[in-house]
Amino acid sequence: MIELRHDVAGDLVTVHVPETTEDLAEFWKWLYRARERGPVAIDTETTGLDVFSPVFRLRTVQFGDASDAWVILYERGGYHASYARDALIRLRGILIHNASFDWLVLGQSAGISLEDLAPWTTDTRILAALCDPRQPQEGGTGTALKPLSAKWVDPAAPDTQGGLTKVFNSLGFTKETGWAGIPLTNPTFLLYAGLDVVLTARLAPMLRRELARLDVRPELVTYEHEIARLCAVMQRTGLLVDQDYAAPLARRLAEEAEKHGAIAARYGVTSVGSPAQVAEALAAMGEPLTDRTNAGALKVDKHVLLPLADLDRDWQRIGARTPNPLAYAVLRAKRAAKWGGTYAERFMTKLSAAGRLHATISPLAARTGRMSVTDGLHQLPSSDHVIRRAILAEPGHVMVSTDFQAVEMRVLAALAKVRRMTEGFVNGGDEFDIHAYTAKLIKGGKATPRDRKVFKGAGFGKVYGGGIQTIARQTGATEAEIAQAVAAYDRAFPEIKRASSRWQRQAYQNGMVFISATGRRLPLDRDRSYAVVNYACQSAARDVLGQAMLNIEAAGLLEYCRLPIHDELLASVPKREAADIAREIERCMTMDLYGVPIVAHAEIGGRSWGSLYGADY
DNA sequence: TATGCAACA
DNA sequence: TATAATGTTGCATAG
Repeated sequence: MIELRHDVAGDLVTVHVPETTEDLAEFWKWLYRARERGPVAIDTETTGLDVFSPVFRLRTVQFGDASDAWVILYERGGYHASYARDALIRLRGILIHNASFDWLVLGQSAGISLEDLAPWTTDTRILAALCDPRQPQEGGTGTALKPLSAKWVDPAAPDTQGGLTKVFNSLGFTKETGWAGIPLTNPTFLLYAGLDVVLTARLAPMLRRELARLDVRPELVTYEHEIARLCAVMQRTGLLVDQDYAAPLARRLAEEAEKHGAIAARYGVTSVGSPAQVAEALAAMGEPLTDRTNAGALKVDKHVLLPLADLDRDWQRIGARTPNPLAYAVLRAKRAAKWGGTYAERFMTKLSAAGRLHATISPLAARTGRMSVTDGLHQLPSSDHVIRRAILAEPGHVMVSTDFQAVEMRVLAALAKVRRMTEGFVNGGDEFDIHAYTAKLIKGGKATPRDRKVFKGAGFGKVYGGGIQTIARQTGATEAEIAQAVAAYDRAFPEIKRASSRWQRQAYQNGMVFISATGRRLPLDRDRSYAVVNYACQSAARDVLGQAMLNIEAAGLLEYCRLPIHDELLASVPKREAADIAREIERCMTMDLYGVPIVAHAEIGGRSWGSLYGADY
């Protein structure tokens, strides 16, 4: 038995590493006593984060409580692996920091499914996010184990990740290669592996107490664990990538980026990714640049370059001037590099052995509770089908995308009790257009499509908390026109302003934290308290999506789900049953929110995701 | 690491 | 009283 000791909050804790079967028997004895006393914290160390890659391996499984940690050398196989597995399936109270990862690891590498583990799991990261959802950059503690431990357990809690990076470097590994390369019995590796479970075990009761002190509803905690499980199931399923399409696409886009990069070089721009170079060269060509970034540099983003290239927002010729060839080359080179590098190329490099992409779905990522997804799957270009064309439904399946209809406007109507908006949603039926309704409400029968556009801008302005200037910029209308429209909007829906003031006042009285309809804590920035309207809407929309996901599981349709995208659920469904399943998904996403109907519309595509964006396959 | 940019809801 | 655009992931560059 290897035994290591370390001070945690003034207590000497022991990290035990069984080597012989006698040692493993000791572990077993400890485990039986520990699980009588309460939940047991677990964690895994692996060769990397790419759980579904062919080279991924599980190295250790750790178990622990507040005073002892046991690092089981799973990689040794034999008794080590079977003791770890037997222990895992016997636990009826499990603490994990960021459970999704370990659920998937143990499912993939130890044959213990997340369905076995999830019912017994408390995720300390979820508890932390419900106490304070802000990232460190936003003034919060964040949800990483190290800063949380420093705050709640021991200010001197070791930085196990950072500490290991140093050890990796000293052994000739990098931060990336170290996890796979470090010898299994390296003492620092084992110590830190063990300390992580001790810290998790100590963190849990502190966060529980804090949640109780803050009066966070226990139902919300349960709900978030359910959502985390559903997201993990979708992550485990992954998405099929059309490799025969994506690989040549990545090459073609790389060539295109190179070609336009070479043209830019003729004008002295050796790196199109350097805004300073682009600005200097454009100025030398006599183009007057005026927009500035927050830091004061000249802006050369898409909004600046498109007009210089005589292109509108959809990259169509305007015919107002001679296109600047450098602006055009920079636009083309950057778009091709972005689409090729961030999407097509990345799809290929992140593939599992089965040719699938398992993007990490973080169920509680944003401070509003919104989810986030890695590998760009929330950000694929929607103006063109070329990238989404690379993502496929299963063989014999078609893609079905089901969107909530104007969910943030509906949520706003429901939360702020906006009478006339609610009436519109209630009486409007399935194809109801809130922005056309608003235009007609204000302008009467002579409302034009342009009026609709202006009031749509005003509506988004309300949901986002935007001002006249921004709405004008976004819609392309004049500030005077927008000022008038916003004033009319406020007269038509006076409840919104009143709700905003009320919510801000409530937040002030609660230490600058607004409590959402579901009991979620939404901290406000003191100088941007107006953002409360957006936070309330965004977070309620997230909870509506979460409820829809629970409904979908209850209806037995979870296996078809692939990806949540804020107000949309992407699914792969058998072609023959597509119409029926699509209708069922719509039904699961349809609900009532304080008297406002939340409705969804399913679109049935072809084999690829791109087929829902105009691709013919 | 900070900044700028580009992609989305 | 008037006023404030929200939330992400990921890449390249520059120091």
